[in-house]
Amino acid sequence: MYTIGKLATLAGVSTDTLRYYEKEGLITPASKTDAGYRLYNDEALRRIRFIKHAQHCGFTLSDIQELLQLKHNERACCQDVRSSAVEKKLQIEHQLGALQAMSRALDELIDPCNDATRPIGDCPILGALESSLEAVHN
Amino acid sequence: MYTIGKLATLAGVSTDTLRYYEKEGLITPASKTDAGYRLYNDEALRRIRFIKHAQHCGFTLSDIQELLQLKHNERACCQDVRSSAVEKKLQIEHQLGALQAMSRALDELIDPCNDATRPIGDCPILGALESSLEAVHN
DNA sequence: CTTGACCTTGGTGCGCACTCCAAGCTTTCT
DNA sequence: AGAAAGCTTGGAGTGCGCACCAAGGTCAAG
Repeated sequence: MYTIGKLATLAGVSTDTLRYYEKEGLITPASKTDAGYRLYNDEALRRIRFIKHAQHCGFTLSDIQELLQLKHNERACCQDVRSSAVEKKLQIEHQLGALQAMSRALDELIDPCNDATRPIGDCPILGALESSLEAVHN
Repeated sequence: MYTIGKLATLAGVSTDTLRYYEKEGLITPASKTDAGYRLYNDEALRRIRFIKHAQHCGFTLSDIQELLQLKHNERACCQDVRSSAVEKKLQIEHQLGALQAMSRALDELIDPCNDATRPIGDCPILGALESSLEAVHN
């Protein structure tokens, strides 16, 4: 059994984070001492690993809570988990598209700026930002 | 000269947004009526277009303020603007990399899940999230 | 002259995932 | 025994870009 500080060290997170996860319903101490200290077991450690891995996949804590609930729901099936992952993948692809559009827009600003010594009044970047973007899209 | 509502309609933003931009130092009314009403001219309209275009390129309002300051700084040169754009591009590429990593991690979760009717206890996605991610990276 | 649309300031709230702080116990070390 | 380290709860703050609200003053149309 670990106190919150030990668990935090083992898991590589802060004690504040662990208390926050508890408030969000993601982890629960296995028991408490008479003084009210939280005591955790290895299950908590596995939970935190689960949370961190899921975060690396782009899941929010709210998503993760749903995943954990599925895990303990007898009526849930693998399909439910898969759907959640597929939906997240779509969200990520959407964000990727937005960022790629930004990247392209930036390229179109940067590329024409070939003479960096130009005075600020002639800056093609500022000029492009002031004029309509329609020129870019047409 | 436009009142704030007119300008908001013309520019396609809310009056709240315009007041917020003013608080952030991005736009200023050309004058005010005796009653304290803000009055804007076409320069404000250009400013808002500038802001929106820059936002589409991924610049934050804080970045945009710096760009606008450069524009009115005699000693600034085009190089300063270009540097800002290049730096932003690097940031975007960084975020793109993070999202692509997530996308790949999700693929590695989804692909092995070929039998969606499996009970929740056998779910390979939940299993993968619980175990170490090192297996994925090695 | 009234009604309704518009404007003002100043404030709060949101989503997300924490971080930091204060005041006061408890446990551990020496 | 006393100091240092650790734990508790509760609440506030962060960044970003707004949205929304209330109470009240102002302006244009009928």
